[in-house]
Amino acid sequence: MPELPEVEVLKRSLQKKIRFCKIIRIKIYNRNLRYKVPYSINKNLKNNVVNNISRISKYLIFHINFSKKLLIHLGMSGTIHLINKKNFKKNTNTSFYSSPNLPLKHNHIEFFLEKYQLIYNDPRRFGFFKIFEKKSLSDFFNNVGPEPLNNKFNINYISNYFINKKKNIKSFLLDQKFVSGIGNIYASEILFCCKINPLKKAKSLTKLDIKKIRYFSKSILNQAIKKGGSSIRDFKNVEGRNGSYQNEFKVYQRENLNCLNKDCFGKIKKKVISKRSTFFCNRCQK
DNA sequence: CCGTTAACCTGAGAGC
DNA sequence: TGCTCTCAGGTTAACG
Repeated sequence: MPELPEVEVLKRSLQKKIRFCKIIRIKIYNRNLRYKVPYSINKNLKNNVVNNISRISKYLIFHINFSKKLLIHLGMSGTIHLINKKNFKKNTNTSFYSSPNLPLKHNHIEFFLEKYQLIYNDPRRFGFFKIFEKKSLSDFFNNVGPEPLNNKFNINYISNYFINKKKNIKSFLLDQKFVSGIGNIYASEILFCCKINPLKKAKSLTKLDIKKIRYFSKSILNQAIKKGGSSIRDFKNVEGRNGSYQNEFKVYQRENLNCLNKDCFGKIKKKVISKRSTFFCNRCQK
């Protein structure tokens, strides 16, 4: 489900609703996520206040107290639901992802907060919950590349990284060690705006190509955040509304449709690159 | 170090 | 209906 913009929208919603809420207890229904959820999570976190919620790339971080941080990754299908205890029966305005027929069997973790119940639902179980001490969390992020919104993702960084790299540019946009936060949807959208063919080898990109990659990575993610993310299934924000960036897609899921660039009369192609569907116009993306 | 592939999971939808 | 196949917003261990 979530790339950087969707996680950012979720973070902002959570901040509005549950910042400074006390965790009363945590119940684990199924600990078999990508990594086993530690049994100690309830003991570690209960009776503590969620002081803040932040985001780095596709990761959510619950700042519990000075040293303890809860790191959450939603994987491919993870969603967080918030149920207002007072409005339990009509919870439409309090659920971020308010699928009416949310299958209960995929509710794996439940946080009982003062005003809310926070539920983690994840059919495919590729997400994870991990507790870190402050220091070890920064070690964790030392192995994650900069996000496009960060100034570390600049022309020098990208050019140096691409020296002698034979892999195609699409694979690099999905490589979280190179740049973090971009996923399969935004990778295609970014390369379309750059007019760069996704199969182009990283080392053969020009200085201008690299400038465009830096610029559009940042601007497209920011636009998507402004639009509340992309809702291709039932992603909802805190007010129960869909994101709308899916209406702005220029190539993603537009196979065989006309290229939207004026003066280009190409058709959008779909090709599997590194096991992921990639959408592009081979007429204007060179 | 580099690049590729398989693997981790479930569910929806297409085609027969 | 029901079976099989493919695909889905992600990551990483293992291998040559």
